[in-house]
Amino acid sequence: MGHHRWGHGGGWGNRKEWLALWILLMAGEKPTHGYEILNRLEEMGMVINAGSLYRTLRTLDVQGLVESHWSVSGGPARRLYRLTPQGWLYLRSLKSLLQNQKATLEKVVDQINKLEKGR
Amino acid sequence: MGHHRWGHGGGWGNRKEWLALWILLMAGEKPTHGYEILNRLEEMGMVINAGSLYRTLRTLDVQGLVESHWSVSGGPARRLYRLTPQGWLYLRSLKSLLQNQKATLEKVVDQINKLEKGR
DNA sequence: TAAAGATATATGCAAAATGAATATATATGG
DNA sequence: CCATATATATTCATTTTGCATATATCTTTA
Repeated sequence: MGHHRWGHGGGWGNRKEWLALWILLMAGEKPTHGYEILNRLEEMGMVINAGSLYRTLRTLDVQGLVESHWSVSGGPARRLYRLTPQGWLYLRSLKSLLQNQKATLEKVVDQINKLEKGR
Repeated sequence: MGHHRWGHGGGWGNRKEWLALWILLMAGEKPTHGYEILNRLEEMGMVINAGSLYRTLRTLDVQGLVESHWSVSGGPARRLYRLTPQGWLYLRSLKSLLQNQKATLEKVVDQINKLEKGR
């Protein structure tokens, strides 16, 4: 491992942060609501918790990364979320973080391989 | 985002798991102890919590991924940790997981770029 | 028409994870 | 002798997480 620079070392990326990221990506595509996000994430094979999802949505709204309004056109009312300019900025700022994380993962895998060889 | 397969969606990589990974990598290089790991991580620019580090070390020991013995050669006693065969297996098994995570990060960054373009 | 099921959001609570502070103990340098 | 560096560990409050539950509307079906 020597004098490598491992970056922030996995400082980003707990469940909450990942969930927020998926939400923001979907809301950035088009206005959407909790139940739809839930289903899309499940289709992607993710096991997520409805309670956590709705809580995270409310938090992102309060933080101003998304904005919401009620939509009452047939069926139970939905809260439609769209990405705000702040949300776009957040996504933009996240990119370098995610790329660092990617580079870190790369180095970690290399390091495992190196260690296995030298064993 | 369409019908992409995003994998586990950030299922790996909470703080504890990252910390465990750094520990296992260092213990795989050579037997080492908590305080040394702490310093090496700090040199790498990581902000880590001593309490969490020592707790994680004990946990990994109990789980059998590392094994430890006291070293009392001058100065306060150190608990020296080395990677066990189980620990090596764990690192090996992690590789595919980390590569998936890497691919996921790649796709997320691409998706952000795509959304920004289409805005 | 009554019941069941899908749609939709939200809250309550217990358990687990995390961070900050503190406790304990040994050696070294001034 | 005192401060500092070395070294490990525990305690406690806060945060995060998952599971269960509550509420309400619309659609299907028996």
